[in-house]
Amino acid sequence: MAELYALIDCNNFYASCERVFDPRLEGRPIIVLSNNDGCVVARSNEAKAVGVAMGVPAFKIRDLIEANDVQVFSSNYTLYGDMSRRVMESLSQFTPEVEIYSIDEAFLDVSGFVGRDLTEYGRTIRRSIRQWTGIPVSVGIGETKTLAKIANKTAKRTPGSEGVVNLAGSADRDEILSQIAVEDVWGVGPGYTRALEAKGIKNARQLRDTDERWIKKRMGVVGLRTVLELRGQSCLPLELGRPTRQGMTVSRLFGHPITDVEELKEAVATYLSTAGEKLRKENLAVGVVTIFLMRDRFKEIHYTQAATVELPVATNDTRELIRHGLREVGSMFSPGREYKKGGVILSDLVRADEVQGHLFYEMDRDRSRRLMRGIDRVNSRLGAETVKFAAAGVNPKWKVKACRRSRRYTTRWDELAVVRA
DNA sequence: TCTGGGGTCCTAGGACCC
DNA sequence: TCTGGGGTCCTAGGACCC
Repeated sequence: MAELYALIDCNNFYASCERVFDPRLEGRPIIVLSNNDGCVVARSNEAKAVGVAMGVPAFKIRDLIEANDVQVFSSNYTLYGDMSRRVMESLSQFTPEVEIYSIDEAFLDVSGFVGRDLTEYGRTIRRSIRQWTGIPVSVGIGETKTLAKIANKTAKRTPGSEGVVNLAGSADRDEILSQIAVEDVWGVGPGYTRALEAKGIKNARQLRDTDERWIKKRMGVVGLRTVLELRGQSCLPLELGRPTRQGMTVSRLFGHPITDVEELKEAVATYLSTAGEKLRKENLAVGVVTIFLMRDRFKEIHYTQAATVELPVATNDTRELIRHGLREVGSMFSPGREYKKGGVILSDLVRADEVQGHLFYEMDRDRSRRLMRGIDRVNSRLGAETVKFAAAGVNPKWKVKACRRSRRYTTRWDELAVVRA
């Protein structure tokens, strides 16, 4: 049976989430900023229209914001995560074959719908998601994931498409591929774009028709897969069920540069607490912990330091993570230096219930498990950080900036939307 | 003053083994 | 004079994704 994929992609997801709970934002330019209110990570169509570029630092577009009355939001990942869950649950009403690809995208296997009017089916999905969650989505359909991606992009930029494009068996296929710049093809980043353009390959159609051997040599098997996918040969199957993760990172820019070792330790202890919570939520334990500290990367050449600890026994106990992590912070810190960012990388993850014990390592595993579970329960009921470790500091000064965060409408009782009738 | 965060996969090269 | 040919594992770096 011929394969067919549909890619459902939320339009301007973060900006759309903000709009769901504040209808006054309808029709107005909105942008959402990254952590620490640094760069633009999402824009409504109106914001794109007035010339806000993706990824620009907020301070560089102050005038643009002012002149166009752009509504600015700090990112509110609690809200976006919950809205994402609602969209994905809604999609699973249509078919169980759903691969959640990212916070705002999902691939559906629609091979079984051959013969039906897929464009019409796409419109039904689109209407339903809008009605059930308030989020506008676009739908792209093709014989491979890469083609579905292109169809989706085409749907977004073609007003007449009503948000759905089906490339499978489309007579306009070559024309549509010619309209997609090579850098917009899924799997082609800045590095490959440079190489391809130097060879005169500028759009998806030309890339599709490029000699396989050249591609293999220049872009490896990954590039080759992309080309085959453009030709309609599916190389990337739907991935159902989440793969076991390889590692975990928690890192943040500090709200201001840190020069004091105690503050630095508080920050790292906080990141370790977050990491511990994530580990326990996924029933994982960690064997290797890396702590890294960064100074100003725009001013210094050697701006990063890192230290790695191998734990005697894999753990997810926040106390242990903090104890090992802070020792490394202490030995890396040099007085007089300004630190701008820090983080923790956990690798060698194993399932928590399959941890290999250590003969000479005395620690009451059961007691640890009960304590951590207690802390997690309190925090999930009464709000994050209701119970926290003293090492993480009380009311820390280094916390990230988020001056314009909207309410966490769907996950906090004290931040519900208010409706006046 | 102000520049995000969290991932995955592939490749090349070296060490080591038989 | 001569000095194989695989495997495997690890690591660093580079490419990409959202």
